[in-house]
Amino acid sequence: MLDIRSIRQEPDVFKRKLGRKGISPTVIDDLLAADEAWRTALAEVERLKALRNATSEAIAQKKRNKEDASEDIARMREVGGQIQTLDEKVREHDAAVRDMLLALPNVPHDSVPAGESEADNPVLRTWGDIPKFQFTPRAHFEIAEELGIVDTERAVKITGSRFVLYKGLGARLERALAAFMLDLHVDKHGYTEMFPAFIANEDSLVGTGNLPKFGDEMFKLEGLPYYLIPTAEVPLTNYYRDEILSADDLPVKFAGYSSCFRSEAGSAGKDTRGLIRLHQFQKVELVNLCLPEHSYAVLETLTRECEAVLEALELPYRRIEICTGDLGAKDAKKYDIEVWLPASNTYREISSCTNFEDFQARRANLRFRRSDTSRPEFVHTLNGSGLAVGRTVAAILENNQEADGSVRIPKALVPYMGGIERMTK
RNA sequence: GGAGUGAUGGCCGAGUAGGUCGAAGGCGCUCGCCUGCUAAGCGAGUAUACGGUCAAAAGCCGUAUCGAGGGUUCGAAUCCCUCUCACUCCGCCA
Repeated sequence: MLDIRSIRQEPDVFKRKLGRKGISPTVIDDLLAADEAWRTALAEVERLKALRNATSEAIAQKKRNKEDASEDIARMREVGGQIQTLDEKVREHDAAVRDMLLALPNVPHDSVPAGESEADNPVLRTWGDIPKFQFTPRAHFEIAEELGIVDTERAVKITGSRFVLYKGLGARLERALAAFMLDLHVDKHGYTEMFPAFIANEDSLVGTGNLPKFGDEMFKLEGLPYYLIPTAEVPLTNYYRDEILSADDLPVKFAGYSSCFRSEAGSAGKDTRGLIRLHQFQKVELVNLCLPEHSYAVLETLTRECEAVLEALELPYRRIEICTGDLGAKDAKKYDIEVWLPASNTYREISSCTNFEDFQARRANLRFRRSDTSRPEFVHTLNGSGLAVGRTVAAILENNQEADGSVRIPKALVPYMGGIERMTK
């Protein structure tokens, strides 16, 4: 959520910045008109309330002195009715302003490159050697099927399409990757490990910006105000919701492993096979809360921490920057990390690292104090996938496949696999 | 699932015949004094949000907030209704 007072002060700045995201300037004009109406009504009703408070005090005084106050009481009865009507109006205007603010996307940072679509996202760096194969590399789902480590058919029987079931060494690989990633972030990068509930309430989802706009991308529990979390970002970012931290508490670095549930995953009709696009996948998520002046440095560090996972697993990747046209609604600046997938001869997103600045913090009322005497300010929030486990499995299967159908386990992962160095039929 | 109790400021905790209660008192915290230093002691201060005023900040004015929402009333922390949450006991359960 953007700051209405800043918008009031510098409407043109917001028009320009939101214009980079394709938002029409009239949206700002409408917002300011609604805001003006709200403030006018508010001033009026507050004036009446001040009158009522003063008169009520006078009534109390008169009653104590055994004087007659019936005239004042009659007058206030009328004022009370006016207040009720005006209060209703204030509420309506306030709701209108809030709805408009909640619907507005974040403003992109000035450093975000302009662009229409994902095709315009610049590549910032690449790492690792793309493997050369003496044979045609096969897709991860074919390898997995042949190794018997993923059972899609029965997952469909048990649940439905867009779900998988890991079996045997596949299940172990999932577990190993999650443990490896968590250990790396906790031991090397200074994160606090978190294991949240996979269900969150509506306030939390509003806090991170998933509601009210993106409710249909999530699974809602029938008859309950609960949703399956689309990412651990939701519980981790909301951990300090409605709290005021001290500056000493910052930065906060949370690493959380969770299943992630996405209802939209089936609609696009692509990646219908394999581990790329599922209604449920597992992910280790990194969440950072920090001082506003540090958030862009933190974004760089955070992105490196996510890339470190791929480097440790010896998987080639590249980092791209998301341009204005491809930037998500909550994002001020975002890097995607894409891992090389040989079978499709392309890089695929395996992590997103984003600085939200105070967009989420304002929604979640997540603040800090620089000193005991200073006023609360909003923290900046960031997160990054470190990493999506299913896509990491896919990347290992495809990049480490051999002609005989076996798959080499990355060295760093061998201890987590009980010493197994290779998966064979 | 059954029965019961409760929800007040950073924390603890007063406050029910409705009226000067944003709310006693204590603790904590901040600043100052005092002391060779620390502790103790003394004094002052110490919520948040929004609106207005101001170039802006401070300040000042106003409104709201005693779990949330609604109601009664000129006036509600105090009365009524609904909801939420927490705790205790019983049952069930990994």
